[in-house]
Amino acid sequence: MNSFTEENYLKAIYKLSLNGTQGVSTNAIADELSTKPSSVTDMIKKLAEKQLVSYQKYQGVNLTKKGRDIAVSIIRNHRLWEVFLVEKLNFKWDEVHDLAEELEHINTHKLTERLDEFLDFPKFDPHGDPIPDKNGNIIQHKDITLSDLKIGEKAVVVGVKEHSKSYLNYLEQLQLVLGAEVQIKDIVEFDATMRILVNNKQVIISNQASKNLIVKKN
Amino acid sequence: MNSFTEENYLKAIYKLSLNGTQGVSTNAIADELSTKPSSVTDMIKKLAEKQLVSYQKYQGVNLTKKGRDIAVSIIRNHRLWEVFLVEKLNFKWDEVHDLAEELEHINTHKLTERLDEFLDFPKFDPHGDPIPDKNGNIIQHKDITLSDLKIGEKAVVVGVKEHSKSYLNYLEQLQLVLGAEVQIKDIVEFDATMRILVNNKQVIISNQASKNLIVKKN
DNA sequence: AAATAAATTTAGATAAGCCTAAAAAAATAA
DNA sequence: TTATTTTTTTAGGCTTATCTAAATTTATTT
Repeated sequence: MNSFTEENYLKAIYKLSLNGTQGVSTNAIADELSTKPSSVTDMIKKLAEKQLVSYQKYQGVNLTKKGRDIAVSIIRNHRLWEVFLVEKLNFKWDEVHDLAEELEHINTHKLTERLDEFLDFPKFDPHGDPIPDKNGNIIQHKDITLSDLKIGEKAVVVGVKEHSKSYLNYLEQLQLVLGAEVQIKDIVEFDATMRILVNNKQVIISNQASKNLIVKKN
Repeated sequence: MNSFTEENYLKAIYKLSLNGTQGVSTNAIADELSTKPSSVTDMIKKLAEKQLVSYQKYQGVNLTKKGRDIAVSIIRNHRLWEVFLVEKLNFKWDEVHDLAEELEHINTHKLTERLDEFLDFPKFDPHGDPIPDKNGNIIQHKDITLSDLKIGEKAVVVGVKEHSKSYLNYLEQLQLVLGAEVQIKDIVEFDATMRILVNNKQVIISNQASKNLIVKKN
């Protein structure tokens, strides 16, 4: 078995490998996990020995199939638990991340599948992130963000790229939740601040905020 | 915060303190947790420093109020999760212990209370063990067991004193589940083996098995 | 290409939780 | 009460995951 720590490293490497093309750097992992690069090097060696990552000194790491499978199954757990917490226990979308972070490590096939069934096989978590299926297949968002839209265009909110409590909480205040319809009214040329319509209400939103909101044009 | 390990020690000490009257012995804890007495001594010192147990060398340990509160809240979690697993995810009563053993350590007040509500405030877990309320009050069973009954007496199964998979599985085969009605037909004087009626079927049950089955006379 | 800066790895420590073996205390038997 | 056995504690080590500081490699400037 793998420790919680090992699993968190695999998850971090998986997440980082979605952005970059090549191997994931030691510093990036350290940053993601709020730890020191030297600690990362130690752990990478351990994971490499277990054949969960491939690694050559100074060249960054990549997950092996085995490592990726574990990472994806943890993400599957995480997102299923988030659905449970929001839909069944009435938590808000900004409250569930840390709890799911703990629940995800109870990585028992049977529990995951029963939970999936109990939740009626959801495809997305409360933040719009896709839930990998039991075979580890995962639909990646095309990631069009609010900031990509032009004046006049309409879209629906389908996800977020940033999961901090403060961001989610802020979005909720603006009624920018999943499913909300938006239309771009105006864009400040200088800093890309947007004036948009959400449920017929005018809202001003910074580029920092709009570029983390995933939308689907319609 | 306390580690999983510390919590497991507190739980073990709590459990053992229900039987004995005085302090809980080092060896008993080691036995309960399948560890070595020397490890127990180390941990007891740590718990004593944190004021979770009171301890004098060679005299055994007792939980402080603070330690007992933690132990009881973990037991509360454990039993609520067991209810969830059986009632919502359709696990069998002999499958849930190990999973609940992991889930119990996600000890967040809000999660526990939401779960309790979601389950409609159950009073007993799937093995008939009482669930402590949110203030840590717990109803202790009077613990009349099947083996206490005399020929002709009738009773209802309300719990078990032994939680092993093999025992629970065996009981299920005999239909000796919670709520089952039993009547004593005959008792072998030599070894207290019983012939009983369960749902109008005759069953032979050893003393080993009957003394771990908690019943309520009627 | 040489010099500098940044990233990464190595070396050596630390804390938690466990172990074995030996010593000390308490309980039991003779 | 003394001897023996059992229980408990201490001493010293080990492993995992972390850290800081120093060394090494790679990348970037000049």
